[in-house]
Amino acid sequence: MGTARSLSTVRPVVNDKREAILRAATQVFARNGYFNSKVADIARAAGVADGTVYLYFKSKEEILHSIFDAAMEEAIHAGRKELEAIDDPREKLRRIARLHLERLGADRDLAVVFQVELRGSTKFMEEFSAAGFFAEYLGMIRATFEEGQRAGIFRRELNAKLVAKMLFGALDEMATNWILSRRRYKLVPMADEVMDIFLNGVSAAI
Amino acid sequence: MGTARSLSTVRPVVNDKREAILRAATQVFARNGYFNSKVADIARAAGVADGTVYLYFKSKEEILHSIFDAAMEEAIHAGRKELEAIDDPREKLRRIARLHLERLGADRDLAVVFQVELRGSTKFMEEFSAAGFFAEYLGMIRATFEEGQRAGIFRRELNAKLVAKMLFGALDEMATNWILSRRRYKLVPMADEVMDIFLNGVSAAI
DNA sequence: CCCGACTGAATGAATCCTCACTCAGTCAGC
DNA sequence: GCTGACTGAGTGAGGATTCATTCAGTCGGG
Repeated sequence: MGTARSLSTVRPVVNDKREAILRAATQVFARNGYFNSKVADIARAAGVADGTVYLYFKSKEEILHSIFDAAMEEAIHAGRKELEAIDDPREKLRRIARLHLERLGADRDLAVVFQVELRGSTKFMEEFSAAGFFAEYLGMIRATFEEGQRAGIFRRELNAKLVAKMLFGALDEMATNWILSRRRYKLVPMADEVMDIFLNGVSAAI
Repeated sequence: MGTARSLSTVRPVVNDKREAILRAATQVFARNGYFNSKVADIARAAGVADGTVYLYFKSKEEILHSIFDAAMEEAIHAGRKELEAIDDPREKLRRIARLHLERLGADRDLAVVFQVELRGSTKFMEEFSAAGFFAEYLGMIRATFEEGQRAGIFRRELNAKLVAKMLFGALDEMATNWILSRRRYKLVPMADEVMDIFLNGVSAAI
Protein backbone atom coordinates (compact mmCIF):
# COMPACT_ATOMS: atom_id res chain seq x y z
CA MET A 1 0.00 0.00 0.00
CA GLY A 2 0.97 3.55 0.23
CA THR A 3 3.17 5.91 -1.61
CA ALA A 4 4.62 3.52 -4.08
CA ARG A 5 6.55 5.39 -6.67
CA SER A 6 6.17 3.16 -9.65
CA LEU A 7 9.67 3.82 -10.86
CA SER A 8 11.06 1.79 -8.05
CA THR A 9 8.31 -0.76 -7.75
CA VAL A 10 8.88 -2.30 -11.14
CA ARG A 11 12.33 -3.38 -10.09
CA PRO A 12 12.42 -3.17 -6.31
CA VAL A 13 16.10 -2.48 -6.69
CA VAL A 14 16.37 -6.20 -7.35
CA ASN A 15 18.16 -6.54 -4.05
CA ASP A 16 15.28 -6.04 -1.69
CA LYS A 17 14.23 -9.64 -1.28
CA ARG A 18 17.59 -11.09 -2.04
CA GLU A 19 19.23 -8.97 0.59
CA ALA A 20 16.55 -9.82 3.10
CA ILE A 21 17.05 -13.51 2.48
CA LEU A 22 20.80 -13.23 2.83
CA ARG A 23 20.51 -11.32 6.04
CA ALA A 24 17.96 -13.73 7.42
CA ALA A 25 20.07 -16.70 6.42
CA THR A 26 23.12 -15.26 8.16
CA GLN A 27 21.12 -14.98 11.32
CA VAL A 28 19.56 -18.42 11.07
CA PHE A 29 22.83 -20.13 10.18
CA ALA A 30 24.55 -18.36 13.04
CA ARG A 31 21.95 -19.49 15.53
CA ASN A 32 21.38 -23.08 14.45
CA GLY A 33 24.29 -24.00 12.28
CA TYR A 34 24.10 -24.57 8.57
CA PHE A 35 23.02 -28.18 8.63
CA ASN A 36 20.42 -27.69 11.30
CA SER A 37 18.86 -24.73 9.56
CA LYS A 38 15.77 -25.34 7.50
CA VAL A 39 15.17 -23.37 4.37
CA ALA A 40 11.73 -22.78 5.84
CA ASP A 41 13.34 -21.04 8.83
CA ILE A 42 15.24 -18.74 6.56
CA ALA A 43 12.13 -17.96 4.60
CA ARG A 44 10.17 -17.18 7.73
CA ALA A 45 12.93 -14.98 9.11
CA ALA A 46 13.06 -13.12 5.83
CA GLY A 47 9.30 -12.68 5.78
CA VAL A 48 8.97 -14.61 2.59
CA ALA A 49 7.49 -17.89 1.40
CA ASP A 50 9.58 -21.02 1.11
CA GLY A 51 9.39 -21.02 -2.64
CA THR A 52 10.53 -17.44 -2.93
CA VAL A 53 13.95 -18.39 -1.66
CA TYR A 54 14.36 -20.46 -4.80
CA LEU A 55 13.60 -17.51 -7.02
CA TYR A 56 16.81 -15.95 -5.77
CA PHE A 57 19.04 -18.89 -4.95
CA LYS A 58 19.53 -22.23 -6.62
CA SER A 59 19.91 -24.11 -3.38
CA LYS A 60 20.54 -23.83 0.30
CA GLU A 61 24.22 -24.23 -0.32
CA GLU A 62 24.27 -21.34 -2.74
CA ILE A 63 22.97 -19.13 0.02
CA LEU A 64 25.96 -19.98 2.18
CA HIS A 65 28.32 -19.32 -0.69
CA SER A 66 26.67 -16.01 -1.42
CA ILE A 67 27.04 -14.87 2.17
CA PHE A 68 30.72 -15.64 2.03
CA ASP A 69 31.36 -14.16 -1.38
CA ALA A 70 29.56 -10.92 -0.71
CA ALA A 71 31.23 -10.29 2.63
CA MET A 72 34.66 -11.29 1.44
CA GLU A 73 34.53 -9.29 -1.74
CA GLU A 74 33.55 -6.20 0.14
CA ALA A 75 36.14 -6.70 2.85
CA ILE A 76 39.03 -7.19 0.47
CA HIS A 77 37.96 -4.29 -1.66
CA ALA A 78 37.62 -1.96 1.30
CA GLY A 79 40.87 -3.27 2.72
CA ARG A 80 42.92 -2.65 -0.38
CA LYS A 81 41.69 0.86 -0.58
CA GLU A 82 42.56 1.67 3.01
CA LEU A 83 46.02 0.24 2.64
CA GLU A 84 46.91 2.27 -0.41
CA ALA A 85 47.22 5.31 1.77
CA ILE A 86 49.83 3.75 4.02
CA ASP A 87 53.52 3.29 3.37
CA ASP A 88 55.14 1.77 6.41
CA PRO A 89 54.74 -2.03 6.28
CA ARG A 90 54.42 -2.14 10.05
CA GLU A 91 51.57 0.30 9.92
CA LYS A 92 49.99 -1.59 7.07
CA LEU A 93 49.98 -4.81 9.02
CA ARG A 94 48.53 -3.04 12.02
CA ARG A 95 45.78 -1.71 9.86
CA ILE A 96 45.06 -5.12 8.39
CA ALA A 97 44.75 -6.59 11.84
CA ARG A 98 42.42 -3.86 12.98
CA LEU A 99 40.26 -4.12 9.88
CA HIS A 100 40.09 -7.86 10.30
CA LEU A 101 38.74 -7.65 13.82
CA GLU A 102 36.60 -4.60 13.15
CA ARG A 103 34.71 -6.34 10.39
CA LEU A 104 34.07 -9.45 12.39
CA GLY A 105 33.34 -7.51 15.53
CA ALA A 106 30.75 -5.41 13.79
CA ASP A 107 28.37 -8.23 12.94
CA ARG A 108 28.31 -11.13 15.32
CA ASP A 109 26.07 -13.28 13.17
CA LEU A 110 28.27 -12.85 10.16
CA ALA A 111 31.25 -13.57 12.34
CA VAL A 112 29.73 -16.81 13.51
CA VAL A 113 29.10 -17.90 9.95
CA PHE A 114 32.68 -17.05 9.04
CA GLN A 115 34.39 -18.52 12.05
CA VAL A 116 32.26 -21.56 12.59
CA GLU A 117 29.83 -22.51 9.87
CA LEU A 118 32.12 -22.03 6.93
CA ARG A 119 34.70 -24.32 8.51
CA GLY A 120 32.33 -27.22 8.77
CA SER A 121 33.29 -29.08 5.67
CA THR A 122 36.51 -29.90 3.98
CA LYS A 123 34.73 -29.51 0.71
CA PHE A 124 33.88 -25.93 1.37
CA MET A 125 37.18 -25.18 2.99
CA GLU A 126 38.99 -26.46 -0.03
CA GLU A 127 36.73 -24.65 -2.42
CA PHE A 128 37.02 -21.35 -0.73
CA SER A 129 40.62 -21.77 0.07
CA ALA A 130 41.40 -22.75 -3.49
CA ALA A 131 38.88 -20.39 -5.00
CA GLY A 132 41.22 -17.76 -3.85
CA PHE A 133 39.63 -15.27 -1.57
CA PHE A 134 41.42 -16.74 1.35
CA ALA A 135 44.63 -17.23 -0.54
CA GLU A 136 44.35 -13.68 -1.71
CA TYR A 137 44.04 -12.44 1.83
CA LEU A 138 46.99 -14.45 3.03
CA GLY A 139 48.92 -13.24 0.00
CA MET A 140 48.20 -9.67 0.94
CA ILE A 141 49.67 -10.14 4.39
CA ARG A 142 52.61 -11.96 2.97
CA ALA A 143 53.37 -9.33 0.35
CA THR A 144 53.28 -6.62 2.96
CA PHE A 145 55.63 -8.57 5.13
CA GLU A 146 58.05 -9.14 2.27
CA GLU A 147 57.98 -5.47 1.54
CA GLY A 148 59.11 -4.91 5.09
CA GLN A 149 61.81 -7.53 4.74
CA ARG A 150 63.20 -5.83 1.68
CA ALA A 151 63.21 -2.56 3.56
CA GLY A 152 65.21 -4.19 6.32
CA ILE A 153 62.44 -3.65 8.86
CA PHE A 154 61.67 -7.32 9.33
CA ARG A 155 64.04 -10.20 9.85
CA ARG A 156 65.05 -11.45 6.44
CA GLU A 157 65.56 -15.04 7.40
CA LEU A 158 61.91 -15.59 8.22
CA ASN A 159 59.65 -17.52 5.90
CA ALA A 160 57.10 -14.95 4.80
CA LYS A 161 54.38 -17.43 4.08
CA LEU A 162 54.65 -18.97 7.48
CA VAL A 163 54.65 -15.55 9.06
CA ALA A 164 51.48 -14.64 7.21
CA LYS A 165 49.75 -17.81 8.33
CA MET A 166 50.86 -17.19 11.85
CA LEU A 167 49.42 -13.71 11.97
CA PHE A 168 46.23 -14.83 10.35
CA GLY A 169 45.91 -17.70 12.78
CA ALA A 170 46.36 -15.42 15.75
CA LEU A 171 43.68 -13.02 14.58
CA ASP A 172 41.40 -15.84 13.60
CA GLU A 173 41.64 -17.31 17.06
CA MET A 174 40.83 -13.98 18.68
CA ALA A 175 37.69 -13.85 16.60
CA THR A 176 36.65 -17.44 17.25
CA ASN A 177 37.20 -17.11 20.94
CA TRP A 178 35.27 -13.90 21.05
CA ILE A 179 32.29 -15.57 19.42
CA LEU A 180 32.26 -18.53 21.71
CA SER A 181 32.80 -16.53 24.82
CA ARG A 182 29.86 -15.67 26.96
CA ARG A 183 31.57 -12.60 28.33
CA ARG A 184 31.11 -9.62 26.11
CA TYR A 185 34.35 -7.85 25.60
CA LYS A 186 35.64 -5.66 22.78
CA LEU A 187 37.28 -7.51 19.95
CA VAL A 188 39.02 -4.68 18.16
CA PRO A 189 41.53 -3.62 20.83
CA MET A 190 43.01 -7.08 20.75
CA ALA A 191 44.38 -6.31 17.33
CA ASP A 192 46.90 -3.93 18.82
CA GLU A 193 47.94 -6.33 21.54
CA VAL A 194 48.48 -9.06 19.00
CA MET A 195 50.43 -6.75 16.76
CA ASP A 196 52.64 -5.63 19.58
CA ILE A 197 53.80 -9.17 20.18
CA PHE A 198 53.89 -10.06 16.52
CA LEU A 199 55.89 -7.06 15.38
CA ASN A 200 58.22 -7.44 18.29
CA GLY A 201 58.76 -11.01 17.19
CA VAL A 202 59.48 -10.38 13.54
CA SER A 203 61.30 -7.07 13.60
CA ALA A 204 64.97 -6.92 12.78
CA ALA A 205 67.35 -5.81 15.47
CA ILE A 206 68.04 -2.12 15.15
CA MET B 1 22.43 -58.87 35.53
CA GLY B 2 24.90 -56.49 37.03
CA THR B 3 26.55 -59.00 39.31
CA ALA B 4 29.93 -58.16 40.66
CA ARG B 5 31.76 -60.55 38.43
CA SER B 6 31.12 -58.80 35.15
CA LEU B 7 33.41 -55.84 35.55
CA SER B 8 34.77 -56.18 32.06
CA THR B 9 32.23 -58.38 30.32
CA VAL B 10 29.64 -55.73 29.66
CA ARG B 11 31.78 -54.95 26.65
CA PRO B 12 33.97 -57.58 25.05
CA VAL B 13 37.28 -57.53 26.81
CA VAL B 14 39.35 -56.31 23.93
CA ASN B 15 37.04 -53.93 22.21
CA ASP B 16 37.90 -54.74 18.65
CA LYS B 17 34.66 -53.64 17.13
CA ARG B 18 34.41 -50.39 19.00
CA GLU B 19 37.91 -49.40 17.99
CA ALA B 20 37.28 -50.42 14.42
CA ILE B 21 34.15 -48.31 14.29
CA LEU B 22 35.95 -45.29 15.73
CA ARG B 23 38.78 -45.63 13.29
CA ALA B 24 36.40 -46.09 10.39
CA ALA B 25 34.31 -43.13 11.47
CA THR B 26 37.37 -40.90 11.67
CA GLN B 27 38.19 -41.81 8.11
CA VAL B 28 34.68 -41.39 6.81
CA PHE B 29 34.12 -38.08 8.59
CA ALA B 30 37.43 -36.81 7.33
CA ARG B 31 36.58 -37.66 3.74
CA ASN B 32 32.96 -36.58 3.56
CA GLY B 33 32.34 -34.34 6.48
CA TYR B 34 30.23 -35.24 9.47
CA PHE B 35 26.88 -34.27 8.06
CA ASN B 36 27.43 -35.91 4.72
CA SER B 37 28.56 -39.16 6.27
CA LYS B 38 26.01 -41.91 6.55
CA VAL B 39 26.11 -44.30 9.45
CA ALA B 40 25.92 -47.00 6.82
CA ASP B 41 29.21 -45.74 5.36
CA ILE B 42 30.87 -45.99 8.71
CA ALA B 43 29.53 -49.49 9.24
CA ARG B 44 30.75 -50.62 5.85
CA ALA B 45 34.19 -49.09 6.40
CA ALA B 46 34.40 -50.86 9.73
CA GLY B 47 33.32 -54.16 8.20
CA VAL B 48 30.28 -54.31 10.39
CA ALA B 49 26.51 -54.16 9.99
CA ASP B 50 24.58 -50.93 10.47
CA GLY B 51 22.94 -52.20 13.60
CA THR B 52 26.22 -53.12 15.20
CA VAL B 53 27.22 -49.51 15.35
CA TYR B 54 24.34 -48.98 17.74
CA LEU B 55 25.55 -51.69 20.04
CA TYR B 56 28.57 -49.53 20.77
CA PHE B 57 27.31 -45.99 20.32
CA LYS B 58 24.03 -44.35 21.17
CA SER B 59 23.99 -42.17 18.11
CA LYS B 60 26.00 -40.80 15.25
CA GLU B 61 26.80 -37.76 17.31
CA GLU B 62 28.16 -39.85 20.11
CA ILE B 63 30.66 -41.29 17.70
CA LEU B 64 31.99 -37.84 16.94
CA HIS B 65 32.21 -37.01 20.61
CA SER B 66 34.01 -40.24 21.33
CA ILE B 67 36.60 -39.54 18.67
CA PHE B 68 37.25 -36.18 20.20
CA ASP B 69 37.27 -37.32 23.79
CA ALA B 70 39.56 -40.24 23.23
CA ALA B 71 42.11 -38.28 21.25
CA MET B 72 42.02 -35.28 23.53
CA GLU B 73 42.27 -37.24 26.73
CA GLU B 74 45.27 -39.10 25.49
CA ALA B 75 46.96 -36.00 24.17
CA ILE B 76 46.56 -34.01 27.35
CA HIS B 77 47.67 -36.91 29.46
CA ALA B 78 50.75 -37.57 27.38
CA GLY B 79 51.43 -33.86 27.23
CA ARG B 80 51.36 -33.30 30.96
CA LYS B 81 53.72 -36.15 31.52
CA GLU B 82 56.24 -34.88 28.99
CA LEU B 83 56.17 -31.42 30.47
CA GLU B 84 56.81 -32.51 34.02
CA ALA B 85 60.38 -33.18 33.07
CA ILE B 86 61.03 -29.67 31.85
CA ASP B 87 61.71 -26.58 33.90
CA ASP B 88 62.39 -23.69 31.60
CA PRO B 89 59.05 -22.13 30.57
CA ARG B 90 60.49 -21.36 27.15
CA GLU B 91 61.40 -24.96 26.64
CA LYS B 92 58.02 -26.05 27.92
CA LEU B 93 56.22 -23.94 25.38
CA ARG B 94 58.46 -25.22 22.63
CA ARG B 95 57.61 -28.73 23.64
CA ILE B 96 53.89 -27.98 23.70
CA ALA B 97 54.07 -26.58 20.20
CA ARG B 98 55.95 -29.57 18.92
CA LEU B 99 53.61 -32.02 20.58
CA HIS B 100 50.64 -30.17 19.16
CA LEU B 101 51.85 -30.45 15.60
CA GLU B 102 53.29 -33.92 16.03
CA ARG B 103 49.96 -35.34 17.14
CA LEU B 104 48.03 -33.74 14.32
CA GLY B 105 50.73 -34.48 11.80
CA ALA B 106 50.74 -38.14 12.69
CA ASP B 107 47.18 -38.89 11.64
CA ARG B 108 45.80 -36.84 8.83
CA ASP B 109 42.26 -38.14 9.15
CA LEU B 110 42.14 -37.37 12.82
CA ALA B 111 43.59 -33.98 12.08
CA VAL B 112 40.86 -33.26 9.57
CA VAL B 113 38.21 -34.18 12.09
CA PHE B 114 39.82 -31.92 14.65
CA GLN B 115 40.54 -28.98 12.43
CA VAL B 116 37.49 -29.05 10.26
CA GLU B 117 34.63 -31.26 11.32
CA LEU B 118 34.60 -30.40 14.98
CA ARG B 119 34.36 -26.72 14.13
CA GLY B 120 31.23 -27.13 12.09
CA SER B 121 28.68 -26.22 14.66
CA THR B 122 28.46 -23.60 17.30
CA LYS B 123 26.71 -26.10 19.46
CA PHE B 124 29.60 -28.45 19.43
CA MET B 125 32.17 -25.71 19.66
CA GLU B 126 30.50 -24.35 22.73
CA GLU B 127 30.13 -27.76 24.27
CA PHE B 128 33.66 -28.77 23.76
CA SER B 129 34.99 -25.38 24.51
CA ALA B 130 32.96 -25.16 27.69
CA ALA B 131 33.25 -28.83 28.53
CA GLY B 132 36.77 -27.95 29.24
CA PHE B 133 39.25 -29.88 27.22
CA PHE B 134 39.94 -26.89 25.11
CA ALA B 135 39.87 -24.51 28.04
CA GLU B 136 42.20 -26.86 29.83
CA TYR B 137 44.64 -26.81 26.98
CA LEU B 138 44.60 -23.05 26.71
CA GLY B 139 44.97 -22.88 30.47
CA MET B 140 48.05 -25.03 30.31
CA ILE B 141 49.71 -22.70 27.83
CA ARG B 142 48.67 -19.73 29.87
CA ALA B 143 49.97 -21.13 33.16
CA THR B 144 53.30 -21.90 31.57
CA PHE B 145 53.51 -18.41 30.22
CA GLU B 146 52.67 -16.86 33.57
CA GLU B 147 55.36 -18.97 35.15
CA GLY B 148 57.78 -17.38 32.73
CA GLN B 149 56.46 -13.94 33.52
CA ARG B 150 57.03 -14.48 37.21
CA ALA B 151 60.54 -15.63 36.45
CA GLY B 152 61.14 -12.44 34.52
CA ILE B 153 61.68 -14.31 31.29
CA PHE B 154 58.59 -12.97 29.57
CA ARG B 155 57.32 -9.42 29.40
CA ARG B 156 55.20 -8.86 32.47
CA GLU B 157 52.86 -6.35 30.90
CA LEU B 158 51.42 -8.88 28.48
CA ASN B 159 47.98 -10.36 28.97
CA ALA B 160 48.67 -14.05 29.49
CA LYS B 161 45.31 -15.20 28.27
CA LEU B 162 45.65 -13.31 25.03
CA VAL B 163 49.13 -14.62 24.58
CA ALA B 164 47.91 -18.18 25.03
CA LYS B 165 45.17 -17.71 22.47
CA MET B 166 47.63 -16.18 20.08
CA LEU B 167 50.00 -19.10 20.27
CA PHE B 168 47.21 -21.58 19.98
CA GLY B 169 45.79 -19.73 16.99
CA ALA B 170 49.12 -19.73 15.24
CA LEU B 171 49.61 -23.46 15.71
CA ASP B 172 46.02 -24.16 14.80
CA GLU B 173 46.41 -22.32 11.56
CA MET B 174 49.56 -24.24 10.67
CA ALA B 175 47.59 -27.43 11.12
CA THR B 176 44.54 -26.31 9.19
CA ASN B 177 46.63 -25.03 6.33
CA TRP B 178 48.59 -28.23 6.23
CA ILE B 179 45.42 -30.26 5.91
CA LEU B 180 43.97 -28.19 3.15
CA SER B 181 47.16 -27.93 1.23
CA ARG B 182 47.71 -30.22 -1.67
CA ARG B 183 51.45 -30.02 -1.31
CA ARG B 184 52.77 -32.50 1.18
CA TYR B 185 55.19 -30.88 3.51
CA LYS B 186 56.24 -31.65 7.06
CA LEU B 187 54.13 -30.11 9.72
CA VAL B 188 56.30 -30.58 12.78
CA PRO B 189 59.24 -28.36 11.84
CA MET B 190 56.91 -25.41 11.65
CA ALA B 191 56.55 -25.57 15.40
CA ASP B 192 60.10 -24.30 15.83
CA GLU B 193 59.70 -21.52 13.33
CA VAL B 194 56.54 -20.38 15.03
CA MET B 195 58.18 -20.53 18.43
CA ASP B 196 61.14 -18.55 17.24
CA ILE B 197 58.91 -15.65 16.32
CA PHE B 198 56.63 -16.08 19.26
CA LEU B 199 59.33 -16.26 21.91
CA ASN B 200 61.14 -13.39 20.33
CA GLY B 201 57.92 -11.42 20.58
CA VAL B 202 57.11 -12.12 24.19
CA SER B 203 60.53 -12.29 25.81
CA ALA B 204 61.62 -9.57 28.15
CA ALA B 205 64.59 -7.48 27.16
CA ILE B 206 67.73 -8.85 28.68
C1' DC C 1 -10.59 7.55 -16.44
C1' DC C 2 -12.01 2.75 -16.71
C1' DC C 3 -11.91 -1.98 -18.24
C1' DG C 4 -10.16 -6.39 -19.40
C1' DA C 5 -6.19 -8.96 -20.82
C1' DC C 6 -1.89 -10.01 -19.41
C1' DT C 7 2.45 -10.70 -16.65
C1' DG C 8 5.38 -12.76 -13.49
C1' DA C 9 6.57 -12.47 -8.60
C1' DA C 10 5.17 -14.78 -4.72
C1' DT C 11 3.03 -18.50 -2.34
C1' DG C 12 2.88 -22.83 0.45
C1' DA C 13 0.93 -27.47 0.24
C1' DA C 14 2.45 -31.60 -1.75
C1' DT C 15 6.14 -34.46 -3.31
C1' DC C 16 9.71 -37.37 -2.82
C1' DC C 17 14.12 -38.73 -1.34
C1' DT C 18 17.40 -39.54 2.11
C1' DC C 19 19.01 -41.50 6.27
C1' DA C 20 19.29 -42.45 11.38
C1' DC C 21 17.72 -45.77 13.94
C1' DT C 22 15.00 -50.31 15.12
C1' DC C 23 14.08 -55.06 15.73
C1' DA C 24 12.92 -59.77 14.31
C1' DG C 25 15.88 -63.05 13.22
C1' DT C 26 20.42 -65.76 12.44
C1' DC C 27 24.38 -67.90 14.03
C1' DA C 28 28.52 -69.38 16.79
C1' DG C 29 30.13 -70.94 20.92
C1' DC C 30 29.37 -73.28 25.09
C1' DG D 1 19.24 -75.52 23.19
C1' DC D 2 20.60 -71.19 25.20
C1' DT D 3 22.78 -66.91 25.21
C1' DG D 4 23.94 -62.83 23.36
C1' DA D 5 26.64 -60.67 19.66
C1' DC D 6 25.63 -59.54 15.29
C1' DT D 7 22.89 -58.67 11.03
C1' DG D 8 20.52 -55.80 7.51
C1' DA D 9 15.94 -54.94 5.56
C1' DG D 10 12.54 -51.92 6.87
C1' DT D 11 10.37 -47.74 8.85
C1' DG D 12 9.22 -43.16 9.72
C1' DA D 13 10.50 -38.55 10.21
C1' DG D 14 12.40 -34.77 8.42
C1' DG D 15 13.24 -31.37 5.21
C1' DA D 16 14.88 -29.68 0.45
C1' DT D 17 12.75 -28.63 -3.57
C1' DT D 18 8.81 -28.11 -6.87
C1' DC D 19 4.86 -26.27 -9.21
C1' DA D 20 -0.10 -25.22 -9.80
C1' DT D 21 -2.29 -21.37 -8.36
C1' DT D 22 -3.13 -16.59 -6.82
C1' DC D 23 -3.23 -11.80 -7.36
C1' DA D 24 -1.14 -7.05 -7.42
C1' DG D 25 0.24 -4.36 -10.65
C1' DT D 26 0.79 -2.73 -15.74
C1' DC D 27 -0.85 -1.33 -20.05
C1' DG D 28 -3.34 -0.45 -24.35
C1' DG D 29 -7.65 0.85 -26.18
C1' DG D 30 -11.96 2.95 -25.82
